[in-house]
Amino acid sequence: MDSRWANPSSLSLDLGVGPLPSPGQASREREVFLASTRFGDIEAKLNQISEENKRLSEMVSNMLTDYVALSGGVPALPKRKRIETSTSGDEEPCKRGRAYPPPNTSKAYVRFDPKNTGLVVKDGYQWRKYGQKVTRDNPFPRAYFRCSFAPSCPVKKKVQRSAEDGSILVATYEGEHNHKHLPQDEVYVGGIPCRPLQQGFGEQESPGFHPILVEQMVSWLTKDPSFKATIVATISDRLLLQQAPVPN
DNA sequence: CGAGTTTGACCGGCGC
DNA sequence: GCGCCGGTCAAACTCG
Repeated sequence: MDSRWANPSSLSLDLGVGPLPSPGQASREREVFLASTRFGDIEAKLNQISEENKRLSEMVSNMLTDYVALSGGVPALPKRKRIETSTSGDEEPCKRGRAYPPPNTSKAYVRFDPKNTGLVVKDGYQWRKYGQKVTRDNPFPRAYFRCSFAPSCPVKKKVQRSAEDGSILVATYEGEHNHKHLPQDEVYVGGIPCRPLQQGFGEQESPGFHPILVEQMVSWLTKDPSFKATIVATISDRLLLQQAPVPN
C-alpha cells in the first residue's frame, strides 16, 4: 500500500508561495507581484495536483479491480432456509414462496453515520416513506420507500441497517425508474458525492464507484488541517485577486 | 395548509 | 385453519 494511504496528511496540497518581494517595493507593485507570483504558483501546483489525481485514480481503479477479483473468489454464502433465524440483515427478506430474488432488484451498501437514525440514503431520487417494520432477522427497523419523483414510478426501496454493523445501511431497490434522474449533476450517498446507484438484477456495485472508499478519502482530506488551511488560503487569495483591479 | 413521516392495523402468502 | 411474517394502508401527527 502506498504510504499516502497510511498517512493522510501526506495527501495535503502544499500551495505555499515562493519568496516575497523586498519590503522596499511600492505596495501596489508588491500586490501585483504577489498576485502574479501566487497565481502562477497556484497554476503550477494545480497542474501538479492534477497529475497526482490521475495517479490516485489509477491506484483506486487498480484497488477496485483487485477487490472485484477477490470478491469473486469468495464462495457464496449458503442460501438461508426458512427455519433458520439468521441474524444477518443484508439479505432479501424471506418472502415465503415468492420469487427469490425478486425480479429487477439491486442492493446498495452504504456506510453511514451511526448517529443518523433516519435511514436516509440519498441516491438522487425523491423517496416517500410509506412504512416501517421491525423484522425478525434484524433488530433495526426496516423502512419502506416509494419513488415520489414521478407518481407513476413503480420503484420501491427498502432501507435497513445491517444487523452486524449498524453503521452500514442496506438499501434494496425494486423495479426501474420510468423517469429521468433528478437534475443535479451529482447526488449524495451518505453525504458523499457520487453517481446514481445502478439498477439491475441481483446485487451489484459499479466497479467505478465504491462509497466506502470514497468516504474514507473524503474523511482523510477533511480531517487534515493543512488541507483545509490550504483550501481556505487559496480561495481567499483568489477572492483578493478578483477584488483588486489589475493595472494595465 | 400542504407535504412528508410515523405507527398501529390490516392483508395475503406460506408452513405446520 | 391457525399463526407467523413481510409488506402495505391510512389516520394522526409533524414540520416548514
